[in-house]
Amino acid sequence: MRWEDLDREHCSLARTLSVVGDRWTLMVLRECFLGMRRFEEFEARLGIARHVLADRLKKLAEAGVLAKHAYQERPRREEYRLTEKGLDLYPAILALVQWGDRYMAGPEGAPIVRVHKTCGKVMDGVVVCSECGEPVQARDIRVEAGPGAGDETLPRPQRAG
Amino acid sequence: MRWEDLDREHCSLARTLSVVGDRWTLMVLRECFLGMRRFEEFEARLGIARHVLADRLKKLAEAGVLAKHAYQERPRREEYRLTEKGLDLYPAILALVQWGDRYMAGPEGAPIVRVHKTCGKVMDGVVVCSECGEPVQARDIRVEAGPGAGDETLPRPQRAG
DNA sequence: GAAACTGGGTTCCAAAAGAGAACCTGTCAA
DNA sequence: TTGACAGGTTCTCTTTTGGAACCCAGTTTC
Repeated sequence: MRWEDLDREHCSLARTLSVVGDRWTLMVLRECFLGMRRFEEFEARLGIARHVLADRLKKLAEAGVLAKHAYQERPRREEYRLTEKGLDLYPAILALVQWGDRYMAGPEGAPIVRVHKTCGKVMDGVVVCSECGEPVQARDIRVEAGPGAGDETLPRPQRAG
Repeated sequence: MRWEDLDREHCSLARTLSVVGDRWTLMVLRECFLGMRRFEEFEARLGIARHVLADRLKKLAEAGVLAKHAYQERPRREEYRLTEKGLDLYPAILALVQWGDRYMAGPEGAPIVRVHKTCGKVMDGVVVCSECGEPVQARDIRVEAGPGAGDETLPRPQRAG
């Protein structure tokens, strides 16, 4: 299977990964969430090869995750900003970062902490059920075929959730 | 920068991606969360090249995300199961899947829905603040240097959150 | 008791993606 | 007119994939 075929897959994860399922893409998005917007900033902070960066930014813009905004004419200069669609990737980035904080950080702890502007406290994101509001873990979930399900979407007997 | 260097980066996302930041790895994990455990199952459902699958399973096992369990002796057969560390990746996978459901699904809707065993309803995961319990979005967050911060961790002025 | 099958791999080659460095294009300032 | 700056593109070389074939131990089938 090739990566261009992924967005035709019958699976939301595959479709998502066809847009952001690339290490550099996720690193670029991290920088966006830290406020970076310009080619130079991404390059300097990530140490990414320039043509790879150009390619990722272009793809993210085509996917509607980032949008180009001119911040200067003559010479025209553009920066990349997260769209609403891009901002909605925050839970995914946050979950990955928190997993890293927990399992991959050194003895000194997390390099960055997040402050919730609303309540002013250093916080973690907690995933709760949209219906009952209780915290959710992998074992609390059972999957079922949804409206867009195909034949091969689900396994036959389910051994785990 | 090479990928082997990523886990020495001063960033939890980079460290996380050094383990799971690969398209196939995330697809394998999705299958794990759907209950798949065996080499053959992964191969059949993903259409991944066998040596790439072998490599990913080995790396996930080395990272402690999956553990090998013998389910039969003579001939010895082993399957791969999520560890606690692996199960803790669920919020990340869930967030990516939900983003795909929202932005990448066809007109017929999501292929899979999730039922919360505790309350019995079809649910979505919602990220809330660990301190005040309010739902959290990207704009509600400000980052600060944490205990493990280095010089280059944060940008100078912060333009966005 | 030879042939085929099963599960879980490894090996080989060609194609694609990545790293690193050099080069290009407007515009302005010295 | 030389250089700097921002944002790319082009080049070559190495690494990683995709795809298919092969291996191996034990087991069933003919």
